[in-house]
Amino acid sequence: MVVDELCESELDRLFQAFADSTRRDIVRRVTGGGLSVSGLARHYAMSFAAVQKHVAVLERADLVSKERRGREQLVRANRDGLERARALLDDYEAIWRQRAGRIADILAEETAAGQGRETP
Amino acid sequence: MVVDELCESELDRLFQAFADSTRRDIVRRVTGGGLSVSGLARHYAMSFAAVQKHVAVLERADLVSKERRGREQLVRANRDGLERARALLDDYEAIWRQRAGRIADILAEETAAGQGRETP
DNA sequence: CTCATCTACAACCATTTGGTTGTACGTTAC
DNA sequence: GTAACGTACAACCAAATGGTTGTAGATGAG
Repeated sequence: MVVDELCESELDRLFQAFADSTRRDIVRRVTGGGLSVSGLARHYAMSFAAVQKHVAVLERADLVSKERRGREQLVRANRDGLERARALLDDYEAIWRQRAGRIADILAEETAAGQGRETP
Repeated sequence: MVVDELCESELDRLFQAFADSTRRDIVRRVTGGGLSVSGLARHYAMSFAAVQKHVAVLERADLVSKERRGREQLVRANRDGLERARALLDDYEAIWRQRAGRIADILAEETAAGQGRETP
């Protein structure tokens, strides 16, 4: 179970990183290709420094990584981080499904035992 | 595509709700069964009011819903909200997979065309 | 060399967040 | 009816967020 391998603060950073539309957009933009920070900044109605901070948040969450390319810094989606996020959500979903399934079973047993009580 | 059906602020609230370990734990606890707010509060080293606020955040994110049961209020996981969160992440992942796949294809073409340039 | 560009980072500000305590109100138990 | 319980909500506080401007250091272009 992937969830167990990640400390809570890591999860905090991961979800926190996704909790901002600008950041989600940045992730989309740099998926499958590197973009310089200033190149990214041109797309948003905010200062370069603000975009820089958003990238830093994504970096701390391990969703993105930077690579020096001459005088500019290329940002690109960190595939591992993305996979991690997905796997993690899958785990959560599995837990929910399992528990919800158990409840569904109990309810099913109840209705099976009390045939006819469905419409009291 | 589910993503398009959700306004940005909805996504913000959703991810924001997940970005706290206490909240994630609450969601786990109320999955498949209702718990009163004070019942929940007993599990955490914080005040009742604090837990109440966390529940409110989860409620605004539509991950949880409350139902009056006598003098207490039962909190339980909102299955729809959870499904929504998952579907949404699936969409994101599909976008990433597609883009990454496209890049992979391009790289594959390049290596196919330039056989031997792999180690310049 | 010089200038424009890209980046890094500090300082500052308003708002939000995560927590507290205190008060008030409805419901249940006795 | 009264006491205890569960909830709601306001007021407050420290710290984090999301933004700004300004300054300074590398690097590339002419």
